[in-house]
Amino acid sequence: MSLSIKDVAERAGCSIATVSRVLAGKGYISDDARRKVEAAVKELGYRPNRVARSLRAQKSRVIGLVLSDIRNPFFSEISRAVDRVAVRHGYSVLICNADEDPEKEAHYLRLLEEEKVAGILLSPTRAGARSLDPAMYPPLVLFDRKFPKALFDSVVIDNEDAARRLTKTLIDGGFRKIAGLFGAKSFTASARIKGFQSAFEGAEGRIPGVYQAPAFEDEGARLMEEILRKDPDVDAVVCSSALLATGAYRALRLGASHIVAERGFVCFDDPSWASFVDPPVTVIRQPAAAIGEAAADLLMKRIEDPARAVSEVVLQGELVVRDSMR
Amino acid sequence: MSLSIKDVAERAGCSIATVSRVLAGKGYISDDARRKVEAAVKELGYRPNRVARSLRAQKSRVIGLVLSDIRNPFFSEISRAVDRVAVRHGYSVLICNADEDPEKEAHYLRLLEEEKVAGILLSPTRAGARSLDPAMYPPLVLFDRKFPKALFDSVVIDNEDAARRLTKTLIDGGFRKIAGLFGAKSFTASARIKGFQSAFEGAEGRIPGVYQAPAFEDEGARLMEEILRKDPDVDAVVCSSALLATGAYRALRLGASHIVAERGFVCFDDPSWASFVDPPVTVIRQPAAAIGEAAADLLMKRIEDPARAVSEVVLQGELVVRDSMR
DNA sequence: TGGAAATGTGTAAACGTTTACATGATGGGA
DNA sequence: TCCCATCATGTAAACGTTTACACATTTCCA
Repeated sequence: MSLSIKDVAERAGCSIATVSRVLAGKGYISDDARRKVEAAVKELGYRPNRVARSLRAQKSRVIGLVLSDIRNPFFSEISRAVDRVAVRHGYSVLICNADEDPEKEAHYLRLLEEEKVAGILLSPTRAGARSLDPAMYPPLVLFDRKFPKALFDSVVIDNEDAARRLTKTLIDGGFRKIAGLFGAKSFTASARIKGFQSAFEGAEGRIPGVYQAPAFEDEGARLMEEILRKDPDVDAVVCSSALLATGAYRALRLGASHIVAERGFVCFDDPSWASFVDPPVTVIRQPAAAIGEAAADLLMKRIEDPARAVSEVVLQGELVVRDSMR
Repeated sequence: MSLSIKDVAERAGCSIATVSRVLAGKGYISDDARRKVEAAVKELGYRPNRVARSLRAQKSRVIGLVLSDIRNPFFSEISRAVDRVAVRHGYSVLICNADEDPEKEAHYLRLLEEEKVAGILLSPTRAGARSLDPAMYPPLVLFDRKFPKALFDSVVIDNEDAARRLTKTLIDGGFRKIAGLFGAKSFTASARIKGFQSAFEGAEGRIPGVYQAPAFEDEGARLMEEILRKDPDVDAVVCSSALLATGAYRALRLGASHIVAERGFVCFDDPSWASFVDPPVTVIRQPAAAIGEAAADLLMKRIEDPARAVSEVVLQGELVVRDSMR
């Protein structure tokens, strides 16, 4: 079917070993042979078969990136940072979308392993993390969501602290009954719930309400509507991700809730609209690029030295207080 | 290193051929052999090596999806639709992000081909499309951006018509000097510019202004600021993508322009905020899911029958007129 | 009872690479 | 002149599968 090194060897009048050496650029090759092989490659339009290469080498210069939700801008920004680092090290990145579904996540992890990628970057769902086995996969680095035991390298932000700081802005703002909307399936959500609740310590008279839903836009809207209906005296909202926040914010606006106008709405991530709605929204901005870079760096190091000690990078979220339009 | 079919055969006390047959579920196998092999597989935790499989079969059950910009919600929605169709046909999807960079696009196309994927879905940059060769790649289906000659299957929306309808809403609304912001590198942009301009035919006294920039959020903001500075009498804006629109809209809001309040802002795609800013924004909604599904369907058909006639699917954008909240 | 058909299993080749090893040529130093 | 180092190339094995083919056993039917 497609061209092989054999065709090139034939055309160039040498053995396949010579062709391979020219292509790899190592070993002894005469100028004459090199020229002939290069000419043959060009004439035939030969391109090496990575599959055969990977089989022979038992590895490839490709890393896999499993995103929990490709629609989340946080993750797409991370993927760009990962790509930058990978390219710098001569790797390519293949992205898989797990869509917050533990089964899909497992499927793609298996696929990547079976494709013998050199390493994997993953932000696991909680269910998915349970079946993670350090011995089973190629080098694996976790980001955003961390495995409780330090079995893998990981990069996360201090979610508990970030949630606390974000919530504090509302408490300090005098809000009384604060609803927290969190994702349903992630470690991240647990940590943020903890931070959310701890912000209320010593703030008597302030009431936290914890709500959870799958971290999708529509779910955010649905949950927010439900809260408004069941708990009309909620006067402020903390949202745990851009996606949830966007849905919730829409529900508030379309429901003509006073919460928005009173500056009672804050959220994680920095959704594009947070800066230009009126009034603008205070957020915790996650350093997505830094997270992606750090995770990719860790993976590169782990690939180079599989025996190195497990390391854990914790970054800080940046509180962006917006009280009025510029 | 890792387990092979050989280890399983040893454990099960049979030949590798038998193991392979059990795994593939074809050929004659005794119940006894099947049980023993299955037990051995489970005990050892054996997992087939896809690389070897692909090499032997000269193909794999994986398709590649090259996105021009993973940050664009339009593309992430498409990727989800593609995944749905692929899974239904027993394929997995590997996503690559070209970041609107023709070189990256070429790199990932090469990678996917060398990985011997079964087929590729692509929304090419204009530069990238030039070097596309129908003979060179595995089955290739274009979406969103179409190659001028009908060399490949493709799925697009009628961009010219959509742009015309969108622009017409402004002309009918009485706006006089209308700026159109378009992407810099795509066929899509050309078609939309055409539609934008044709909307002005027979609308004397209405002045179109065409502006182009790379289709990123920051570029949209930068360009919008520039327009406001250089052309203060612009009274309405058409934006060619969610990303450009988000940047431009932010620039308008932060610049306290009256354009927004006067309902002079419309755009392609349906950015999350379009429905809840005040006043809400009229948009052309692209049927992203339908596009992704149609493209994946075409690819499946093309893989099954490489000789079938090239087909082209054109979908319509949906004009969503929003004149007041809710 | 004979033999064809159906069933079960193993051997070995093939997929396209890389690379250890063998072999041969050339050149230089003693 | 002889030997060894250096350079250049080729042969063949290996990576982990699938599968054509061969062979052996069992079943079935006339």
